Amino acid sequence: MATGRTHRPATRSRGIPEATVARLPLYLRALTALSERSVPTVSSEELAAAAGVNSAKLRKDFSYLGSYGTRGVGYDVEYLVYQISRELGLTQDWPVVIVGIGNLGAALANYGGFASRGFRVAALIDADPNMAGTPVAGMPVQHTDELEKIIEDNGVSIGVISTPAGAAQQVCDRLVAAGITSILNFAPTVLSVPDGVDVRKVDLSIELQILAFHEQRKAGEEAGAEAVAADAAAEAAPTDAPVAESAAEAPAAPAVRAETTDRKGPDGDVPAVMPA
Amino acid sequence: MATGRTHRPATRSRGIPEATVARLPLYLRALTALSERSVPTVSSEELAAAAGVNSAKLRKDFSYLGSYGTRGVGYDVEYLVYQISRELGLTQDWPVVIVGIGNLGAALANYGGFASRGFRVAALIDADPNMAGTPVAGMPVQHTDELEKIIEDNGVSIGVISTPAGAAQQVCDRLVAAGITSILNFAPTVLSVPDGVDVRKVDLSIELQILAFHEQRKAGEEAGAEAVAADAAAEAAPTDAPVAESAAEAPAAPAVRAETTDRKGPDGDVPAVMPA
DNA sequence: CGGTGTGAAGTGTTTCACAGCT
DNA sequence: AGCTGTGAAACACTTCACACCG
Repeated sequence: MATGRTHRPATRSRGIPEATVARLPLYLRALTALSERSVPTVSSEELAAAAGVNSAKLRKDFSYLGSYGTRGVGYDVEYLVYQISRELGLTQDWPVVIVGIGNLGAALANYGGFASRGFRVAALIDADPNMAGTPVAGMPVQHTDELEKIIEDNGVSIGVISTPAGAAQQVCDRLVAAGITSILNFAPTVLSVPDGVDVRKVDLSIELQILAFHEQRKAGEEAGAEAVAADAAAEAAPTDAPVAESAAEAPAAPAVRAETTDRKGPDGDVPAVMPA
Repeated sequence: MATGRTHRPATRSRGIPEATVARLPLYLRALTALSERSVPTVSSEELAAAAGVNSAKLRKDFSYLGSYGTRGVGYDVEYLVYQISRELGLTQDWPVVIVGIGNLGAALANYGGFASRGFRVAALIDADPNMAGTPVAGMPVQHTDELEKIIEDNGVSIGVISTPAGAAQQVCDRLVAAGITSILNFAPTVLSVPDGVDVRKVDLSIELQILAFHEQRKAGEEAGAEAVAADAAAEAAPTDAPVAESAAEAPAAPAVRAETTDRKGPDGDVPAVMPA
């Protein structure tokens, strides 16, 4: 999942678990689809299947919102759509600004899923003076200089950062100073923000790395190869085994360390920078 | 966080908790930055700050990988970079295909963070025949017809789906049939895949909805307005209150339901479709 | 009956706090 | 003296299983 951080520590939002909140949009999407097909009611079983979760979890999730179902029947689709929308705050209109209009920023600006759920792109902002005025998704890109004014004039409280990593913290600081209290960060950096500001992070390369981890495990599972050897070595050291080893066929000799480990080879790397 | 699903149910990959795996890329990025600045060692405290987590968590995470630190000193940066890379499977090269070269697909193709960490974009694939041959990120787009051949020829096991929602399941089926076992899905749909195939989902609009939820809570917290009223109403119906109500200033009359709730207004909506 | 709503049990994750190594 | 590594406690989330109700 895209990883979140910096939510308010304690004070969990009036009883609804964070994990549940993260699933509400999923239910909402499934319900909207049913609603379009004019399905009047769904059982937890059916809806759970459509949302890709199990039904007990779904029922428990809904129980935090109230008793919105009918025993023996199921849930009224339209009614639930409304209740979840309200709970998520989607019955009101949220203006958002997107800062950093590179490939990704443009993709976001064009993304239909925003406009369709109570989010309105109030402005596209970029630091490149040459982009100013260029229309993206039918909207002129504005220069960073205008940032504070735009936010104030439109009462924006949610900002999306899709700048290169190097610019992200600086942009973030300006957004926060201008009054933004929720940030969706696509730049591969850890943002530091004052208390009271929410940051959620979406990191494309992290997701791939997690997949690679599992992929590697699959490969080593039945095929008899290096991966298996590594597994076995690690297995043999359950708790407090001698420090190094389990490094299997590592390039550096078992106990060496403190240099070598040549990896980093293929290219120059760097903490990765976003499109532009 | 981008949301994950469909990991293998039990059989958690040889002891390393999923939550830990999800943080390893974060540590890796912080370590890479230190490595570039030629910092030789870090304490858990420093590294944790750089990665945006707390130090106890970081130490516990590392303890699942083995004892790679030195008491009284800290961790050797290069050595840790290597160990984490190896654990994540990044010491090998992972060819990936990106299917759906719209705005988002193009952003992904251009994203430096992939190439820099063991991922190699093997092909860009799109269903639009007019795109075939067009270079994106210095690489010609290929037609969907070639999908199976490309995957086989390159031994690709990871696929990225950035097509519109409507096409995603179909593309997914073909990828899986062609031998792909890990999928990163950007389309706003639940994909169903056979056992043994991993799917991770990144959903832009879901992240915004989660932010909106918290944003709404903040607004209702001290300011005395409609948000507060809604909260109070909900509060008054702790467990088994009469079905409808707590709808506060809802558009539909309290007990009505089964239609109305006009929301869905602003635009035509629809389960949202990706850029293109 | 059929399906929701929910205590209670189970599982996973985070945090604490300190023993033990360098 | 300082910092890691880790049991144990606290907390969060999921799953079970069944009472209850329409």
